[in-house]
Amino acid sequence: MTSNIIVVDDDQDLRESIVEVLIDNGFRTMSCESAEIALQKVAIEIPSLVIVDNMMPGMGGMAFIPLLKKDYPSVKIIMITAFSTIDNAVAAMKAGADDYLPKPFKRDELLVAVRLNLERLKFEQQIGAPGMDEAFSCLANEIRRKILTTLFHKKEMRFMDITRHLGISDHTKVNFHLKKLKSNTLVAQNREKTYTLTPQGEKMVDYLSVLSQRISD
Amino acid sequence: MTSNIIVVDDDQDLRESIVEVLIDNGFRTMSCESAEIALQKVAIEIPSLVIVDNMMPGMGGMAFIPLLKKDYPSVKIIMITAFSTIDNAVAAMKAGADDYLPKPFKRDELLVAVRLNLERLKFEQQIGAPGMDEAFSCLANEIRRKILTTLFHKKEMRFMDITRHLGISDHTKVNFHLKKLKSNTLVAQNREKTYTLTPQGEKMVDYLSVLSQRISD
DNA sequence: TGTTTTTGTGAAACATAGTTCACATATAAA
DNA sequence: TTTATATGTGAACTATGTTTCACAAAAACA
Repeated sequence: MTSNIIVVDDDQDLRESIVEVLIDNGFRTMSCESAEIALQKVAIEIPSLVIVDNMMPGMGGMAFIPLLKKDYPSVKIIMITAFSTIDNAVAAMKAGADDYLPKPFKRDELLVAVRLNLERLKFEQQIGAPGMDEAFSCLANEIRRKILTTLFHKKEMRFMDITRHLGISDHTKVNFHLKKLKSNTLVAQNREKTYTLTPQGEKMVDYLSVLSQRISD
Repeated sequence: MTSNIIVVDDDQDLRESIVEVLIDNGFRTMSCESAEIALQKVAIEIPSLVIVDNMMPGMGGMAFIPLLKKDYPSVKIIMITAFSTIDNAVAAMKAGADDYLPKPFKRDELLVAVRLNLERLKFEQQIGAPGMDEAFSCLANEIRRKILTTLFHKKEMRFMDITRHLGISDHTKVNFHLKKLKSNTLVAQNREKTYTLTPQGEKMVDYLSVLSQRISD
């Protein structure tokens, strides 16, 4: 899924020069001259980023942003304003813009803002991915974390050895958590019934060590 | 809590030279000449690491280890064996030793093994700490992760703005998760009712970015 | 002022996670 | 073979997390 950018500006010269810069830098880009048309276009293909001028005939950027965010809350919005005042910036952010570009701006300022906001989008999409739920809830249990670290040091262990190593009397409890780890493919069971970390499991322990080092700073 | 090491060996010369090396390197160290006495000593103060010779009059290391691990599963054990054979090493690890030091060993080999196993202990204690439970279970929910990342980018937001930004219709749902984030002190509420990340919350987003970058490699 | 929006609480319903127990099969040891 | 240990399953129970709904005080707005 490549990023798709829409430029909304009634000033044809500015609009075309922005599009040119973006396309030259490899961004898939469309444009239109009013907020009304933009709303129709986004319905056809949801963009990753919208660059919109504040001052336009008809619906201005300030009115456009809430409408857009309402239906597509993840879309990033950069607002272009005629003059750089604090009031302008505050108003833009308040309306729901993610970034703010006062005219006149340089080619590089545009590119920096575009790249930054696409990065943020990607980050938020990764974090928001439901796949992360499983990963975190799997780590949200002391016994499972201990099993992971234990298997990390002793490459290969039998069921009762793990149980005893953790000092847990009820082996079915350990079994329960081992099953979870297995179903999340962090731990696997060999032909000979011994348990080992999967490659993903090893990665998890690696993340854990990063986290615990950072948390205990 | 400084690390405490117990050296268990019937050979007085070897025992005292090990203790000397350890103390010279700043480790708090005790020693005794039999497994039986060692079991009494650990009951008084639980050590971080036990260095035990395999061949001793009375109870040998192989019998000693399961007894020790049963009551103190977290204690790290380095076993010293007379001859370096694969069978010896396998037997030691099978008995529950965490590391294996064949005689004769050099001063540096001893120190490397000691440091490595104390590092592992520290790591496992950090991972096993119940405090990590809260952190992970707090992250084990998509809405809470999204709130964190949202607040990370927009420094300060009001309640309904967060709700709308996430595209969630029922505001009480967002309220529920905000409360969890507040009680975990990842998010705080200003005088003016706006929500912001706490320093800990910022750290969390930082960990999240580390994790998501690594997971999506 | 009355009206709407914002911000919030608490109960009920529902969902998921975790523990414990009773039991069963397989494997190893005596 | 008998006995013990290792490994595992499923049901009942408990705890915790999440959603939904009805309602309400506070703040902003008209």
